[in-house]
Parts: sequence; structure tokens; C-alpha cells
Amino acid sequence: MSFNLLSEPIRKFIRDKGWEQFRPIQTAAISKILESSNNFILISRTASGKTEAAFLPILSKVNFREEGIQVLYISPLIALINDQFNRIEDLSKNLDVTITKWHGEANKTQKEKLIKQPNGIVLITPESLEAMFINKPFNVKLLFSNLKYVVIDEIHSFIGTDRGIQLQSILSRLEKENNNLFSVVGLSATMSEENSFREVKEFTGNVDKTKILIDRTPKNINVLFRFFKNEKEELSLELLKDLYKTTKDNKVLIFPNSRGRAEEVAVKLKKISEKVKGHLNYFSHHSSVDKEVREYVEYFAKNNRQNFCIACTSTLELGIDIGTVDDVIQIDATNSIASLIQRVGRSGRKEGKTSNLYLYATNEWSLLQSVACWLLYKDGFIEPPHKNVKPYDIFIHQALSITKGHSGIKLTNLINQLKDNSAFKYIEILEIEEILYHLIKIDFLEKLQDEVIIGVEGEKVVNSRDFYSVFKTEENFKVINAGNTIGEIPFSPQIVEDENILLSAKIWKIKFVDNKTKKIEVIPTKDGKKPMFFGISATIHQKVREKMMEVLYNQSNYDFLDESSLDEIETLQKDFSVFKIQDLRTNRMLLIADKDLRFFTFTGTRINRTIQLLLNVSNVKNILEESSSSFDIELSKDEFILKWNALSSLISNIDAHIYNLLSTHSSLLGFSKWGKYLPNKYQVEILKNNYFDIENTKEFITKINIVYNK
DNA sequence: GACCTGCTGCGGATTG
Repeated sequence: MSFNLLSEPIRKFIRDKGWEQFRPIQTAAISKILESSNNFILISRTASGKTEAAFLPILSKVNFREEGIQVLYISPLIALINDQFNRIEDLSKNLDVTITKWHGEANKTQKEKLIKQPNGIVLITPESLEAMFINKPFNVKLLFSNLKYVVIDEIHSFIGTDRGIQLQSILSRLEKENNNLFSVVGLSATMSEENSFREVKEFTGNVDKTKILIDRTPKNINVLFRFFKNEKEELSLELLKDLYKTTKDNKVLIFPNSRGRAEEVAVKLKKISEKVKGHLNYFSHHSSVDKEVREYVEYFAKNNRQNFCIACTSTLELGIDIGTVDDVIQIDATNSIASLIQRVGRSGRKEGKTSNLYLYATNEWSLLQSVACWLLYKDGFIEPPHKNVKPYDIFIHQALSITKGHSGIKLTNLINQLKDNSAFKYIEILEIEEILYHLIKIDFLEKLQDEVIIGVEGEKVVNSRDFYSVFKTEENFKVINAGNTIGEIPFSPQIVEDENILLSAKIWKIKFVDNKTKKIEVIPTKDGKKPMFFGISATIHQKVREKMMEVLYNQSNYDFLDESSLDEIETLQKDFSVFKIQDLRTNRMLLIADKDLRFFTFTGTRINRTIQLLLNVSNVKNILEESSSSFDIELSKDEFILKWNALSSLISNIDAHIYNLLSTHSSLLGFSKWGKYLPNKYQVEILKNNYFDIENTKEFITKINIVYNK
């Protein structure tokens, strides 16, 4: 039925393709988008035709003869824009419509052409849109004042993140230029249903006008757990041999959770394959591998019929098209269910084909976490997005961006614009004023009578190429062999002449390090260590940890475990049977050993961090081990209980404690690119909201009953 | 033992 609702050029396109029926999400989206101007969020698993679900009705409905850009497509990745460009061009081949790529690597002539004659569809990144607002605000009006649709791809990657707040703010600024003409269509494979999708609805700026279209059809997945205990830092030979046997005759993605380990896996599997004369299509794909090399790997996977094996990080998690993948291998647990869903989605993209997922674990805690994630996935659980109600740091960025874009703006006008921005609607007017006056005080803004302009210190920041993004990046050294760039790695003690490193699935010897130009000259060699990469630890949701605890006390028969993983789980269960747990929700275990105590919290990363802060304030010596969600404590049982019971009274004074911590450890705020320009009390708020979790810690401390082993 | 994302404008050289 929905077919007849579409315009003739689109119907012709579908007839020519020979499509016999629509996917459920397409049927739903076509009629809904055609019959109303509501915002829609389309949620449906990977490779279920979401792009078509959005664009078939939009291309039918929009009159591209009108002046101005009609449709704006926003993507988190350049690579995705390039993929989707081809797809949307194909979809609109029976229409007379211009499609323009607009990102940092896109053709400049095409951009200029568009400004001369704004029309059609534009594919853009949030940062390019930001740059347009800052440098060419008049273009924004010219290009988008007649905009009808904004399509946001992989919208889950924005919800609950700093980059998402930036995008929400930009959309809010766009609405102002456009008199709220346009509708939003968001696309996602994963989305938490908590609070009836409140966060994603707020993201569009209009909760009531935003409707969710969801296809919950599950995907058939064959899952198998395998356990190989790692005794050393490197992966065991048994694991590698098993991995090789499992993957050698297929098209495979391996996710080993880190760049260094991805290199290790790619190099070592290739070595095994060389010995037994197997295929040599072993690659690594992560942010440190040179972009051109990465593109070659993607091209190889998509266009070659040979088998391959790519060891990668989350660079291959989102929707970049790499064709058919038979198996997905996860080495040690994913940090989130959302990530697991995206990774599983990469295999068996062909209709009706089941996906193969192998979950390898190298230690007992990772195995337990992996089992917990899998069970939660089966339950349909997805972590709710992080709530950032008052994003003061992104607020600063946007205040500078608006001021720069206006080259002189009335202070009252700036305040009003920020106050009306949906991304900052919970920040109070007094707070807005206080932060703006602070920016004036530190010379980021300069007040000229009733106008403000960018101040002397602000100019240094605003005019940098780095201003357009809200996220931080590390400084890297370029790795070069005979004039070819292989990739980039962060500086580490390992980066010295004659040391060997792994990069782009090959082994290199460092010949020369140029600290001035940040370049490393290398030549190929035979043996090497994996490079050292640094990063902040991922945050695990409390639900994952609660499920881990549940597995310890649950006698279910997990038929997806192989013998060695089952052994390992049973050993853990036996170890924890010394605690007589009555209530999984409120009981937590205190292991009393000869010398010290070990307290198992089985709760989320942010809550653990907050507990650690409170323990430190109470002068309780402790070491937090995140993987097992436990604290090692050097106290007697009675001393600890006394301190523990006093913790909740410390929470009332948490601001002062965080303030003190921040004054001695300013790097604590290192995760926030703009937080350092805030007044102190707002820095404390940023930490409270993004790094710690005060509310849930309070609840946790209050409800917990400690259970001992003796 | 710890992922990822993007990037203007201008001047000057080079190429068609």
C-alpha cells in the first residue's frame, strides 16, 4: 500500500530495482513521513534499509525545484557521508536533484557552486556545520532558510555525548534561521527505551512532535564462548591457534578492544597463515592506521571475493559499508550492550543469513562480563544514554561560537539566544550570566558598552583549527616508511631508535625519531612489540555489573558456553558460594582475608569512582580494581564497617570534597576540552555530572547490606 | 590494561 503513496519517479526506481516488498521499518516510515511533518526516529537493526526508509518518502514529498537546500543529512563520520552519497544519488536518479558532500575533505568547487545556487540535498558533519555558523553565518541563512528535512544518521552516537549536545545546539540555532520549518528524521540500530525514549525526543528540540518507529524483529545469532586464560601480557598461543582455525576460511572482523592488541592479533594470525600457506589478507583498522591504508582495507573487504580478517577497534562499529562479513569475533568483553549490538550487526548482513558471534575471554572477570552482556542483550536491555542536564562546558563553546559568528553581539541578545537554545534549557539565566561574566573576566569575551566581541585570549582559541570540535585529541607522531605514511602513534617510552613496533598489521624497526616535526622513520623488520596506546577507561553501566553478580548466584544452564568457559564460571561460582546471599539487589560481599579486605560492589564505573572518592576522604587506603568491581582495603572488618556506615554523611558535603580534589589534581577535568575555562564551582558540577554519579552512589550506599565470608 | 569522531581561510606554488 505504501508503494502507491510514493511519487512516480520513486515508484519507477523501485520497479527498476525489482524490489517486491518493503521491510517493516520502510512500510512504517513511508506512510508516516508522507502524511505528517512530525519528527521521526527510525529504530531497526543494521542492514534493514533505514536509509531508504527515510529517503524514499522524503524524496517523494519534497519539491526540489524550490530554492535553497531542501534536505540536510548529518553523519558522525566522513566515511559514512561518502558511502551514503552514492546510495542517495542512486535513490534519486529519476529526479533532478543536486546532492553535495560538505565536509573537511570534500571538493571545494562543489561547495562554492552550492553557495552560488543553494538547492537539493547536502551531506554534512556536525563540525562542518559548526564552521559554517562561525565563519559564514550569512551562508547559513542563504542555504538553510527553506530547509524541509534534517536526517541524522547513527543518531544514537550523538545522544548522551558532548558531540550530541553540540549538534543539538546547532540544530536549535538552525531552527531559528529557518523559522521551525524543518522536520527531523533520526536513524539508529540501537536505542534504550528507558523513559519512553525521552532523551532522543528532547534531542530534536520538540518532545511532543517526535514519534518513534521501531522494528524489534530479532536477528538470529549463533553465539559461542571460548576461554583461554592469559598468563602473560600477550595473547596465548592456544587462543591464537584456535582463532586462526575458526577464521581462516571466512570473511571476519575481530574486535580485540584496543589498538595495540588489534595489531598483535593481525600480525600473529598472519604469521600463522604464512606458515601453513593460508591467505595473507590480514589487516588492522583503527584510528592510528593511516587513513588511506584504512580506505584500502575497506575497499578490499567490500570488493574482493577472497576471504579476509580485519582486527579492528570501534572504527568499524558504525555503518561504513564493508560488504559481507561471515563472523564477528570479540576478544574480551565489550564495554556496553550498545557496542555489542553494533558489532554483531556487522555480520550476516545478507537477508536470512544468521550471524556468527564468537566471544573469546582471556580472564575470568572479562568472561563474566561478557556472559552478562550477552544475557542483557538477549533480554533486550540497552544502556540508557548519559544524562547531561547542564552541559556548562559545551555551553562555553557555543557561547564563543555564537559571538564569533556575529562579530559583535548585544550581551542581552547573546543571553537570550543561549537561554532559548534547547541544548541548554535547564541552565538557569543567573548561571548563564555568571559564566558569561567569567568569560569576560578571563578575556575570552570583551565587553564594549552593551556589545560583546571575542576577547584577546578567546581569539587564540576561536581562531584555531581545533575549535570546531568539542572533543579532545591526543598529539601523535607520524610513522613514515620510505616516504609513505603508515599511521600515527602517540609518543611513549617505547618510541626510541632501534626499537620495534607493530602498525598496520606489519612489524617495523624505528630508524629515526624527529621530535620537532613529530615524525618517526621506520623500516620493515621481523619481530616487534605492540605499540603503547593510552586512553581513559571506559565506563561500565551498573546493570552489567548487577548481571555479573546474578550469574555468580544463578544455577542456569548456559548452553552457549564451551567446556573451558563453563569450568571458569563454575570456579567463580564456587569461590563466591562462601557468601550467603539473600537478596541480589541489596547484598554485597566483603571478603575477609588474612591481611586485608576485598569489597565487591558489583556496580557501575561512575558509582565506583564516587565510592573511591568518599573512601579517600575518610582516609581509607584502597585500591579500586574496575574489572572485578572491587576494592582492596587495608583495614580490619570492624574498622571498615564503621567507615562505610559513615560514608553517606560525607555526601552532603560532596562539592567541597570534589573541589579539594580538583585543586590538587587539575588533570581530573582533562576529559573536558572546554571545562577548564569555567568558574571553579561549575567545574565541580561537570565532574559531578560526567565523571562521578552522586545520586546513584547515595542510593547504593543506603541500600547495601554487607555480607561476609566468615 | 584503557575506543572513536572532525577541521577555516589564506597565501603561494603548480598545473591544465
